[in-house]
Amino acid sequence: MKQQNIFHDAGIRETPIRKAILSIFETSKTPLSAQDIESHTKLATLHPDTVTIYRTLETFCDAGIIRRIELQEGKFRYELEQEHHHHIVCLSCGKIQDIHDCIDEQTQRRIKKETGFTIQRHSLEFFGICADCRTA
Amino acid sequence: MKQQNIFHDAGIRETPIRKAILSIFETSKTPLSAQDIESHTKLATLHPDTVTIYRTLETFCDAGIIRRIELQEGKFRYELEQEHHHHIVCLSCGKIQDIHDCIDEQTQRRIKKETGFTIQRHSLEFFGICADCRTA
DNA sequence: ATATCTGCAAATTTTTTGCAAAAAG
DNA sequence: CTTTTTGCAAAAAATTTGCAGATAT
Repeated sequence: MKQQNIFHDAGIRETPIRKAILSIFETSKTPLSAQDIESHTKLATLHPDTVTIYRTLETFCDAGIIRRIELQEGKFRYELEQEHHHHIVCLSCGKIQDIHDCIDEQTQRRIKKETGFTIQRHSLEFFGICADCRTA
Repeated sequence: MKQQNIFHDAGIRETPIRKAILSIFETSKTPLSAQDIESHTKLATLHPDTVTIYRTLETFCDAGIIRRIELQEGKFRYELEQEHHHHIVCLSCGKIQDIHDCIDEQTQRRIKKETGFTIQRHSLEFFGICADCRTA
């Protein structure tokens, strides 16, 4: 199946709001909250309702277009579903950077064996102080 | 300094509500949400206000008595600050179990080096299906 | 045309803030 | 008796639900 359109492929309709939100994710360097999306300039002319943002995020998650993460902020953030990775967050300025290290397969096998759980996914997030904030 | 009283040691006052909440944590096998605390039987006779629960949790966190975690539920959970560990959550029944595996020191050093961040803490949570739910 | 999507209104859930009365040390 | 803690009232922030009108295909 040739991928011509991410919306058609996911079996959902292509609308101006969805195209704008997808484009926001495609150009964002960090995971975004529902608020980040709503206040993004690319949505300025469409000014979708808050509810529509939440519903779009849920639809995109269900379609496997984006992924939902938590960074100890008491809210969710979302980012494009892409190669597996994690994050490191600066506790001083809030900067979020991707991490490509992960727990090894061997450890996951041990966890499965010891707990009896099958593992579907995991989260791994680091919190610290970035170089800029340390020198500032 | 001999530890006679966790409250005195933390420089906070010992009150019936705080003693009850501490005792709830001490006997709980899983991390608890603010709601879990509020509806716990041990608080039935004291029936503290919701605000007091939240303020107590914050005070306990600041005092290093408990730790705040997120398990992709859109709310916080809290557990006694004890030996470093992580969790595995059953996506079917919600069961939360402790994990004592962790990312290795070598990986953390690499992350520090590659990102320039100093690392203060990290979260590592697994999500899957427990044995009971698989056989049921 | 018909199924899907969006907006509006309203509500729910989680958490926070301000102030005065109550309790701890 | 002074400082800290609690309750009450209120609000903020994040997210969800129902329904009717608008839009995509």
